[in-house]
Amino acid sequence: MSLSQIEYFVAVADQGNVGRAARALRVAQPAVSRQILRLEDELGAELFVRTPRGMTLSRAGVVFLRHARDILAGVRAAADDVRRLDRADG
Amino acid sequence: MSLSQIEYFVAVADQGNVGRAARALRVAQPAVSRQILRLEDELGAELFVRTPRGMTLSRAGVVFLRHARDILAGVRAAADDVRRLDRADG
DNA sequence: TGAGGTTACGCCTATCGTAATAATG
DNA sequence: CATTATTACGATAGGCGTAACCTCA
Repeated sequence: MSLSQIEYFVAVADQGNVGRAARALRVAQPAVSRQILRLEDELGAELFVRTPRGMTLSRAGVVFLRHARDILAGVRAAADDVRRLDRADG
Repeated sequence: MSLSQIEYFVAVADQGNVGRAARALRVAQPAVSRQILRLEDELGAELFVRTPRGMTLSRAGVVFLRHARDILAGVRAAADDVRRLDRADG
């Protein structure tokens, strides 16, 4: 699992389909598709239900999404805190 | 920033030096050294104070360590929850 | 046939390991 | 000189983009 995969996953969950997620991420469609597949493979669970109109979260996906947002928020907080501290006292 | 970098960082913090961390991670010493340097570069802050005996956390490092453990715990929880749910209901 | 997701394939960057190079007590 | 971290360098793996392909209404 990688932070990129988590970011891609959140984008697809938010956008509802891979194409829009890819545009939002400024990346090509297959990059997002592949990373989602890899993530599902590693987790051994389908995070999305594929429909002809796009992808909607599965129950596992709903659970994962909560964690995903926490993890990304944690990463941002970590970087922010370190940078703030470093700016404050060198 | 990558999850590997965060894992390497925690290992060095725990072990007190790069060599032991590398052994614990089953990876060569330079791999760990490089990723720590990259992480510090990206954050714009030194996370460790280098001593001839190893590396000890800087103040920024102490702050980052708390976040790092949270992030890794979040990743584990995300995977565990998804796998448990998937096992429970397919 | 149009909208979407996936697979193939070639390229390019990132990471690794081994080996060599500091630096310090 | 022993211990530890870092840099050099060649090899490999992972990720990307373009293009082709599949599926479904």
